[in-house]
Amino acid sequence: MAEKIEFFPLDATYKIDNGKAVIYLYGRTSDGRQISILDSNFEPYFYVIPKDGIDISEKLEKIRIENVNDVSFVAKTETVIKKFLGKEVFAIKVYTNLPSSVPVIKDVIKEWEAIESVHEYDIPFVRRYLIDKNITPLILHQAIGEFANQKSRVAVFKADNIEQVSSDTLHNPKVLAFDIETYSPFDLAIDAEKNPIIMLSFYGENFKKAFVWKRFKTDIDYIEFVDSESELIEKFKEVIESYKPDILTGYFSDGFDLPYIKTRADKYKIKLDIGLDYSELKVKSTRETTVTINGITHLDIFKFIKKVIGGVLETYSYDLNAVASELLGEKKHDVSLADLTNTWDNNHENLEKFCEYNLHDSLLTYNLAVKMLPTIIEMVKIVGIPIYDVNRMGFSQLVEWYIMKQAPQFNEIAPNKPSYDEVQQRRLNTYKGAFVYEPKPGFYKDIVVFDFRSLYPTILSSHNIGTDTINCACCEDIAKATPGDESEKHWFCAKRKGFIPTLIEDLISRRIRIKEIIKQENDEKFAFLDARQNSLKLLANSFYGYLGFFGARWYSIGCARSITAWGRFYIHKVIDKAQKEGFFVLYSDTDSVFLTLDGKSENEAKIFAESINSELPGIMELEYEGFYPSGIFVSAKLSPFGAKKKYALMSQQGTLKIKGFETVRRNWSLIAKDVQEKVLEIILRENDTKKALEYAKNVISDLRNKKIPIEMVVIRTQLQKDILDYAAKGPHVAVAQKLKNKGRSIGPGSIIKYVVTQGNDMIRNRSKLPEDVKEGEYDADYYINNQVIPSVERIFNVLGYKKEDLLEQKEQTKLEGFF
DNA sequence: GAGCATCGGGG
DNA sequence: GTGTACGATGCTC
Repeated sequence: MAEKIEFFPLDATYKIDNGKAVIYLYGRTSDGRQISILDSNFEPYFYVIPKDGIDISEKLEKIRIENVNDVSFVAKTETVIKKFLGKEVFAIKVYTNLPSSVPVIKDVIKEWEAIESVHEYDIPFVRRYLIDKNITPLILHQAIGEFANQKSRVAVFKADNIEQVSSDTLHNPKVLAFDIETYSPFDLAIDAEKNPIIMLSFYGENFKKAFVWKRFKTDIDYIEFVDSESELIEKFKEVIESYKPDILTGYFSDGFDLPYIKTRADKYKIKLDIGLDYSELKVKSTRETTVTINGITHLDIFKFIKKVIGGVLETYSYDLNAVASELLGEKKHDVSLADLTNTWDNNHENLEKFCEYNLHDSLLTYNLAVKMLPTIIEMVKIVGIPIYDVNRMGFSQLVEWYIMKQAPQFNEIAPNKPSYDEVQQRRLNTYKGAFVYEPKPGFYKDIVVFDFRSLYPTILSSHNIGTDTINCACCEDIAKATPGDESEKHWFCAKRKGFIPTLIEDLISRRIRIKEIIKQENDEKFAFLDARQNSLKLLANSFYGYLGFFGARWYSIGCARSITAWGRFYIHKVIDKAQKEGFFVLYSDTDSVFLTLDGKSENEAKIFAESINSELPGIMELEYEGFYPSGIFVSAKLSPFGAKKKYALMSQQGTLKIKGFETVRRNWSLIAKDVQEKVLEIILRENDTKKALEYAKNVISDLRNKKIPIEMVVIRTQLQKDILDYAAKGPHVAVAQKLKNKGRSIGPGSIIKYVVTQGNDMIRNRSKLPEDVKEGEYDADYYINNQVIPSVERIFNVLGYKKEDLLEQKEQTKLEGFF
């Protein structure tokens, strides 16, 4: 007897059962229970485009490849009329017995004489399924079928049919955040093989817990003692099993916490079988490690923040403290982690504050996840891919999968990913980027700022720029060519709308509709509507970069070039007109123009914008961004995918906005890190640039006068391979050799500490072990010019100071002697 | 200036 | 998993 259930899909995987692929969807039912839905009605396939439209189905159907353990064969074929880059093609849809047979068979046939090309052979089976069955994660679906008896932590339902039934969305998945602390001597590399996990904490809604395996006196009720590391790991499993989260989240948990837990669990032969199908947590280690749990979405919130919203954050670092400060207005607890090892060994009655610290990190992670969830959820709904994948995708991937999801509805076959050689070729294709009108560095008053609203997306749409409209045969004579001095001319079809322009127009108009609704909505709905319009904007803005990205399926250098060419054309138009009308143009970058009023009124500036708008095509629009009483400008740096802004504006409220400088890395000396931190603090908190400059100058003069202790000038670098394997010998390699000569065991992973001392030789020959360096022997000039100055130079540049201002010797006279 | 090496996040 | 990896920066040669 068939039953109906309603559920929100969260994640999906597939397994082979009796020689057939079965999709497992995991999610929540509409009444809040976890469930897994099985669907065995989907077959793997790919496309073949034969030469000259000759049907080779019969030949394809005979393919059968037998290996030791398995067999790959073509199950059936269908002939179809599809489109490829806008052109109609005759294609054969080749079904195989298993998903894994697709690449095997594709490799066999790709060189066949009768085949023009092979397509869509590398689409992960689950994604293919979600696209073809039109299943969007997190949206309410109905399944028809029956419950099955199968080993699982949750109910299992075998579906004959699954369909979306409404636009209801799972807005409040159950989130559980966690964090570990490990035993780690602070001047050695983190080593999961050697050092145990000593603390573990969880934070969820109405739930907090901190586990630790040494006892001490405490009144804190969320602290729970266990007796060993292995018991701690068992607690990790127990909490997850009983809390039943939809989402398990950590901060850099892909790269640290979960791989660490896995390594330790392996040591004790503990199975981390927390998957809803009792499968083990899986660590996949390639360039970027990822960790998967069947049925539980593992969200590494650090990765999402860095990849997707990093661009709009002010922070110069993505560590938890900086990110939580900016997004939540809350910091990490101020305890010294370097002290934890010692406290653990010798002082364990004082561990309480570390447990609080540990729990607080889970809390911050939880709050970050909850804060980001609306944006993540909307991105998932737009792109049509589960949270787990969206979490790990960059913008080009998000755009690509958005296009992939739409392609079947336009009957389009996807182009293939470029081969290695093709990528190398494409990397050489550079093109002119945005126009930048360099400002004269300095201080200005009465600034007004104009912005083209979504410049590149609106150009793409208004000029019908796409892979299927570029240089069409039908419009060569009538279409208007791209302006500028391009080596090659491009035009775009004037008769029919392109595939990509249609997609982007859809994104833009959906966003406009939502912004209209937001104006009338209450606060409750505001949060996710705002997240939605923001996700739409992020995605639309990424199309231009995608078209010029060397790894893109729908790569088109001509489209990318045309977009920037039109961008330069329009911004020039604004600049020329502004100058004609008597405004002073002080700075322009990509899509924005900064003018000074030069005696004119703010209203005249607004009227100017209106006159520009009356001449713009399609949905293009110049917006009046705002008025600033004062500001400082520095030159902007260009990159192929857009310009990096570098300026500071003082708003009418007196707040300072600094953009475009980066910070020092871990392998810098403490003095360099220290001075940057202090300078930023003084500028941002006290708004006192003179004081910041004085501070930096004091540090420089202390360096000159050899007042800085050796430990402040130690540089630490990790050895990546054996000393002999280095072709280029950096200072740390030279010092590592010295250590080895002293009989120390040095190898890959060792952290090499060194100090650069005075002399004229190459840096590596002047690099010594800190223990061999006498007080004051360090090379003051090196630390001033290569460490301190670079770490603060950009900051001061933005504020109008020069390197020389920093190097200027301090005046001798101070009146303090008189008092 | 090309080419190689390292970092990030986490403790 | 029918896949795949980045982008910026410093030092040597």
